[in-house]
Amino acid sequence: MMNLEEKLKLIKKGTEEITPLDELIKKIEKSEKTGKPLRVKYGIDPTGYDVHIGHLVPIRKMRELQDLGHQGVIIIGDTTAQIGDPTGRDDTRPPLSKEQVIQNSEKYMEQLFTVLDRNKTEIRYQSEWFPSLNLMDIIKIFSNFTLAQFMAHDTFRKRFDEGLPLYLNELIYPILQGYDSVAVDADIELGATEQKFNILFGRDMQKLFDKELQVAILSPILLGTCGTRKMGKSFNNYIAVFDSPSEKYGKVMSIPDNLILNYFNYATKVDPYEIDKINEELESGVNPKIIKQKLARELVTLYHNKEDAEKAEDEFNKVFSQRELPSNIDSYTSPESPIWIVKLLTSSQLCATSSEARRMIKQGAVSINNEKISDENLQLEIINDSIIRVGKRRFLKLLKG
RNA sequence: GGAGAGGUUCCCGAGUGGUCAAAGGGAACAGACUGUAAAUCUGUCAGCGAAGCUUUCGAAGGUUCAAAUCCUUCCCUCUCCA
Repeated sequence: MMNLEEKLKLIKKGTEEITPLDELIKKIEKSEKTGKPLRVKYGIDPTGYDVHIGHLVPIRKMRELQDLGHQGVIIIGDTTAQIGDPTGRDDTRPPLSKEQVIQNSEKYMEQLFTVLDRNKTEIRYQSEWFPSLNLMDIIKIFSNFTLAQFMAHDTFRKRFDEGLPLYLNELIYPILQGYDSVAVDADIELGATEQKFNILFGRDMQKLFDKELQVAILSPILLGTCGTRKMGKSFNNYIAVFDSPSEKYGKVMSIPDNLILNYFNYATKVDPYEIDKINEELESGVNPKIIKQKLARELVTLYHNKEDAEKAEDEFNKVFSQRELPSNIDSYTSPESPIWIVKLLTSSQLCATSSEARRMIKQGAVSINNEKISDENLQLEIINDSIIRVGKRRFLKLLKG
C-alpha cells in the first residue's frame, strides 16, 4: 500500500497542473477514510471516433487513478457535439443522429479500453440530463455569470480580440460541460491544458448547485508528428489507435528528434528514472535514431504486442534503411496491356490525378522493378509480378488482366 | 437602425482591368544527402492523352476585346456609433 506522498507523486507525474492541489489531497484522504472511490471525469466528443495518442494522455492518467482504486466516468458529449468545442476550429456542426452517436461512442470506447480498466469505468450520456432542463432553468444558470467571466477564457478572448466570429452557442459550451460535473458528482476532471477554463468553470457550476467542487488535473498537449503543432486530425500529424503497427512505427520515426523525450514522457509507460537515462544517452551523443527506434517499439508494444513491434521495426529497416521492398505488397490487375504509364498510375490509385502522375515521372519518383521511368508517354507491357513503385512508400505488384 | 472594413487556391496571406492558375510563407509530395518517413538543400504543388484547352478568387447577374480586380443584387463576418 502506497502512502499519500507516493500516491501524489504518481498522480503528478506527467501532468502540467493540478488545481487546486490542496483540495485533491483532502479528497484523497477522505476517500481513504470512507473507502469511497473518487469520481474521475473525462468527456469525449462523439462527432468522430478516431482516437489518437494525444487524446490518450489524460486517459492514461485516468487509468493510473483507477489503479489507485478510483472510479472513471466517461461522459459522451452527445449534446455538446451539436455545438462544437470552441477550443477547436470548426464552429458549426451538423446534428448527429442517435444511431451515429451510439456507433461513434462504441468505437471510441473500444479504443479507450486499450488503456482503461473496464470494471472501473462508468459511461454516461449527456442526453440523460440535458433534455430535462427547460429554458427557465438555463436562464437561471445564465444569470449567475457575466460576459467578463467568459472573456477570461483564452480562446474567447483571443478570437474576440482578433475580430473573429464568436457565436453565442459557443459560450454555452463551458456551461454544459460544467453541468456534466454537477450531474455525475465529479471529484476530478481530466483534460489537456486547453481545457483549463472549461474544467475550472465546472467548479463554478458545482458551487451553484451546492456540490462538492472538482479538482482539475491537466495534461500537457501532445505535439503532432510534425513537431510544431498539437496533434490533431486536421493537421494530419497524428498517430491513431487504429493505425497498423507499421504505420505507428513509421510515424514515430518521422517525428523530429527533439520530440523524442516528450513522447517518452507523455505517450508511453516508461518510468521517469528510465527516461532520465534516455536523456543522458541523447546528450552524450548516442545516435538519436537508435533511441527513436526504442520509442517506436515501446509505443507499438503498448497498443499491439512485442512481436508486432519487432516486425514493424524489421520492415522499417528493410524499406527505408536498405531501400528494399516491403514484405506485403498489394497487387493490382491492369485492365489492359500494354497500358499507358500515366493511366496505370491513376487507375491503380498510386497517383490521384494524371497531372500528379506526370509530375512523379518527371521527378524521377516512378520505377518498375527498380528501373526508373522517365518517359511519360511510355506504353508499358505488363509483366506479371513486376513491382511498380512511386516515391518511397507507394508500391504495387502488377498482374496482367 | 446608421457608418465603415472585409470574404482569394489545403491553411495563412499578397494582389485594384490585360504580363494572374494568381506573390510570399506553412502543410503536402518528390529528388539529393543521411542516421530515419529527423535535419538540411533543391524542385513540384487546379484539371485534362497536355498543342492548347477547361474550371478556380463568398453567390448570382452585368459592363468590357479582356475581370480576382469595375457595376448591381444577394449571403456571410468584423469594427464603430446609440
